[in-house]
Amino acid sequence: MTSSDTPRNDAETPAEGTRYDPQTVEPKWIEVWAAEVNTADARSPAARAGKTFTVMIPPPNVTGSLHMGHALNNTLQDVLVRFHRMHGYETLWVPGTDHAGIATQAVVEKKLYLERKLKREEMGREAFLAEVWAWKQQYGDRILFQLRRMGASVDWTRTKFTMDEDLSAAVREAFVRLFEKGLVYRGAYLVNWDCVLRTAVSDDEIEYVAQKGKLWRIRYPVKGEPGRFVTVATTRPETMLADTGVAVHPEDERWKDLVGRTLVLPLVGREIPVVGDETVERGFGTGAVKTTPGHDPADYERGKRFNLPVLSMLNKDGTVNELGGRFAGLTREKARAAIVEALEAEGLLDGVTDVEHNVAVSDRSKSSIEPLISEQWFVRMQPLAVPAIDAVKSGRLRIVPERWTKVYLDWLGSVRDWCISRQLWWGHRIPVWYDEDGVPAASRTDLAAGAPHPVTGKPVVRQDEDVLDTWASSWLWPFATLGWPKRTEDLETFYPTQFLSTARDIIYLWVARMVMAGHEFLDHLPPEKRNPFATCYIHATVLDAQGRRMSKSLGNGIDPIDVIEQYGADAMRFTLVYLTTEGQDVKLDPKRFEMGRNFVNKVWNAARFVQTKALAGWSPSASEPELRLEDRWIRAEFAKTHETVTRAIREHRFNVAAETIYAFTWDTFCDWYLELAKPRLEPGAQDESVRGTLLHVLCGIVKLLHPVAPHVTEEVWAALRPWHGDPSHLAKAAWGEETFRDDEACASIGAVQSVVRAVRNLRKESGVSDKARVDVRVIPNGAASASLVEPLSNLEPQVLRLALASSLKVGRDLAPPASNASQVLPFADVCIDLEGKIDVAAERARLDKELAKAEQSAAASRAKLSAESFVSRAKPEVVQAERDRLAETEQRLERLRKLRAQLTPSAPASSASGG
RNA sequence: GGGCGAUUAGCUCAGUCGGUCAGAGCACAUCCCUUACAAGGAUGGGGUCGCAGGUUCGAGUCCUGCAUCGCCCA
Repeated sequence: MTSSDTPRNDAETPAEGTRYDPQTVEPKWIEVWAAEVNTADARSPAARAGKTFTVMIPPPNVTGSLHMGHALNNTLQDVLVRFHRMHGYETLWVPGTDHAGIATQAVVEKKLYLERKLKREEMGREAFLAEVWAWKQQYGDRILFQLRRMGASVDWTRTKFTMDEDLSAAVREAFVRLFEKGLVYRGAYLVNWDCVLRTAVSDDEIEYVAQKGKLWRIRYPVKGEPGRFVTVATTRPETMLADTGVAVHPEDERWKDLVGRTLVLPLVGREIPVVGDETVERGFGTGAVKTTPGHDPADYERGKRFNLPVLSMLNKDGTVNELGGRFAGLTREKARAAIVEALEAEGLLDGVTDVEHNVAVSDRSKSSIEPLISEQWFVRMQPLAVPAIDAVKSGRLRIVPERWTKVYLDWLGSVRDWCISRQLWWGHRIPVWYDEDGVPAASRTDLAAGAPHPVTGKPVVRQDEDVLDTWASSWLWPFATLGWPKRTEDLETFYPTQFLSTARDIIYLWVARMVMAGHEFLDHLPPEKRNPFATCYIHATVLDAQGRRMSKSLGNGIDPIDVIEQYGADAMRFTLVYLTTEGQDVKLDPKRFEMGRNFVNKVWNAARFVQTKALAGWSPSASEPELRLEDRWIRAEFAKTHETVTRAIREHRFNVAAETIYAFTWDTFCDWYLELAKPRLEPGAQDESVRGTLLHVLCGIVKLLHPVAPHVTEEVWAALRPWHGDPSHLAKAAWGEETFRDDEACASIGAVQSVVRAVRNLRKESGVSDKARVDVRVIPNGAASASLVEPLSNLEPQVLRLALASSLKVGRDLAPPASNASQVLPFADVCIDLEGKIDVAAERARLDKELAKAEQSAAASRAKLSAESFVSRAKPEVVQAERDRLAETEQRLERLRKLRAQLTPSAPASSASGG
């Protein structure tokens, strides 16, 4: 962000106090809310009556800091939380952070190595974990600080961390339950191995990246038939060390006779069979596929079908193991080069081609994933998925926008077992103990070495070294944060929650698993009450100004704190909400926060005006005064706004809410009502109606705006307290209803506005300076009812002021001034007197342009109406509307022609434009 | 390979039931520091709604195909 804004009046600083300063206002309210507003009370009357609104924050990773995506997400949550709080709900919004096993461990390991050249293995488990905790204490609060500055009305007293004692107890309880039900199991399977972090990761923690690679063709000699080879193609030649077979399609003419024969694995000498497998794609490569069950998921499946041995040629750090013979000890990359070279030397390399292929990469370390056989713990997902699928299909759990339900259901429909063990130290240690025979037992309490094993009675020898996947704690988040497995008052009161807002990329990593967990573990509740939330909202992705995702590696993330310091939290929140269409990505140029800042400033200045010029020295009378036309109008307009905004927030159409408040506040209230009110606020004017209306509407505006921009509205509300008299903070004030309707007032003021706009337009078009004043004549026509005409006279001071006019005459019998510019409105002609200054030619040209437009419009209407198909098939009201439109256009044409004719005869001007 | 989304003004984007909806903010032009606000006010210019078909009396909106871009899954 640049600070090179060009100031307008650099000589003079702006008048004191005309700009809203968020930095002095925001911190104050943040403290007040934390102390008096945010804390939920499970024993409040609302809670007792079941009127609760609960939201669990998606716990951010402690190693990170919040960026604009989080800012948006948390703003939307706060909007709903505040909205419901103002509707009298007992609201609970639980904040917290996630221990993020892999990421946090990696950060701390890196730090220790850089600072002290220490590796965790050298320190030992306990010392290392002490370092991680120390790091968490020091840096883990960054996120909570950011959240605080944004004005998030979370319940700080209930802040949680996934490694807290109670949450850890929940994790253990969940594991033991699954273990006892046989839903977790242990075994040696092919898993995604991250050689850098040296741990298994789940399927959902890898991504596929298109990379340029090579496809090597290697000749495998056929045993007993010198000179004959089977040529295989591979992108990972080093894995040949663990090949245990070659597969060909049994119908493939090139190879079918070799099925059942034996090959001699080059460089290794191991004899491996050729198997006939119909799943081999004949068209790909050479049609012969080297099969490495220990290093490829597809080969693993194939190996099982043909009883091929599973061999592993890699150590856990990614170097070649003893199976590799002379290549043992080399890294993956070096082994590949060496093997290719050796094959070349032996004349077994048939060629190399360049290919682009997808490489599996670890989300965390970005190193390429090696499928590797290892002993891991898994959760059986199928049985857990059933109720989670039903939750959505039955409609009890709604995903918004709806299209994401497909993503959710597709994943659950073909869900694979979840590898939950991680070869890390930072995390929840797997609560399993073994006896000397390696028999496992899960336990809710720690088992000491030597204690009797619960299953075998033999002495316990050791606890499982591994920890659980971080998601194995976050899937419990919606209820573990409320005290589960204890049946706490909070759990009884606030579960299930109402709303979850999150990013689309964790629909299955997190959302689906939370639903599974809710159904599995909250089994004391009836099934329809186990869904952890009623609505899952998938928020927009915030991209940078170029449309790229914000990421650490690109360095294009925006820190909410920077934005808040430059523009204010309300400005940031308002802008984000305004820009965010349901589920659509947002390209965000930081400059756009100016819009929010300007709007907040506008609100604040309007409030300042109302307070100092209308309310100071006045106190509302008990009885409602009789409202004048413009008062009825603004109240009616406000009621419409109130309804639209309320509905929009209910329907999660947050941008609609923001747009609606913005347009009403700026265009309707400030630009028109305040201006109409000004003459009634002259010193000494006793006008209850205008003051009462200003107060009412302004209070209404800050209420509607409060969920989106809480600080400035709370500030204004406090300033207005002497007049509105409501002792609550705005955050807890009643949202209220607005039932005022007055269509006639809206039509009347609409007429006034159109006259003022016509005059303004005529002035500009005629080149009249803003400093000059003009005389205005309004000549109503037959279509003008009294309710459209009379307000012009009643509001004469206002019209003069708004139109920069010196006089206003209204009358059906008036003639246009001798030289004038005029505009034709549906109910009247509006003329301004130009006293001979008029450029007749210009005015004539202008009228000709208007005429042409009207002609075009009339022709279009006539064409429509003369088409028999339209008249007979369109809905009658549509046809009638078209007829009315044509009639109006024709009247307009007639008056335009008349005005045009009046211009022509004035001979003096016409000669001027001789050329 | 499969799925999803996008394509509307110079830029970033709204547009619900198919019918004066072609709109907002920014940018631009002209004018105004009128005592709430220059982070402001007034007025204006600017778009073949990606392309091609189709349905319909009528399509930015519904259907089909295509193009381009993005995301997800395999």
